[in-house]
Amino acid sequence: MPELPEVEVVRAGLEPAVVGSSITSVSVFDERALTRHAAGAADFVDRLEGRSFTAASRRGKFLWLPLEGSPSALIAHLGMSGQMLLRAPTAGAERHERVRIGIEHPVHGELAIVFADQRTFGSLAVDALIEEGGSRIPTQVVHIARDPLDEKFDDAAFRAALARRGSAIKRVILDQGVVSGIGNIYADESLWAARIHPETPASRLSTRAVHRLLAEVRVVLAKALAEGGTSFDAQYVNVNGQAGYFAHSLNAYGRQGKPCPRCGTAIVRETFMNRGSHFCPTCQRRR
DNA sequence: GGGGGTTCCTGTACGC
DNA sequence: TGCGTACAGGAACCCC
Repeated sequence: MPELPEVEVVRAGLEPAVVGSSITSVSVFDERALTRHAAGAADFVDRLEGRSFTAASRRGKFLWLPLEGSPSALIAHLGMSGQMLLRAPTAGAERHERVRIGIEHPVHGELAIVFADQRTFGSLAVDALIEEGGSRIPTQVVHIARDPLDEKFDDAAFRAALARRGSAIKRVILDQGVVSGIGNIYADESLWAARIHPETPASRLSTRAVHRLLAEVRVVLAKALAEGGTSFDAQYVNVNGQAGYFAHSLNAYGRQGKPCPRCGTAIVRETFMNRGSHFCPTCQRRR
């Protein structure tokens, strides 16, 4: 499932191929891939063809490619199973291919950006860019907080936000308006590393515990990024279709019944927010 | 506006 | 073998 490290791997993979390239063709095979583009497929195609990409940007799990000569960008959210693949222009259709964007790069020549998505929770759109703190971000990304690896991330504001929330800490760190980039896997891993029970009310965490959590979130995200992201199956791959290695480094997520790497107690899986929550009942005591 | 539950979707892994 | 069902979860959306 694409969380911050996976989306960043995709962004970094797209960057050298798309920046400076012009869009020669756009094909939409499944309009469900455009749920974020209310004006429909024809409008989507019209706003892209003939334009050029100027950058590859990201905030949290959103990535976007600003367009030259227009205050707008192609934005993408991968949802649970979305993939952005770079392919030769003659490459055959990918499984679950939803949208194909043909580009021509001055150095790399012709390429195809293929958006493939099994579960169709991801989508693309062309969205207006607006000013925010010296940078331009898509309107659909305005409500997304900065991620903990962003140098402008405000630790004090994060602490204050937690102090205002009575919800379970896991729910709060999954809220992209509070801190972005964290999904179910890295939430479980970070809480395990910080020895915090996922259902601890956020406002009950001590300042020291919040600092510990934030530090562990950063360690987990940075390590996953260095290892190319987490892959369990074919759901997450980089732009070349290759899997990441972080799944081998997981301590809690998906390890129910197996010993906690720290104390040996069996990891527990509970249903929380309609998804799995994995933790060590000894190291992560409920208060 | 915080809080928490529901909904969208499809491939895979099960149990019977 | 074949069918039905549970499961995976990001985030918008809804009502309280």
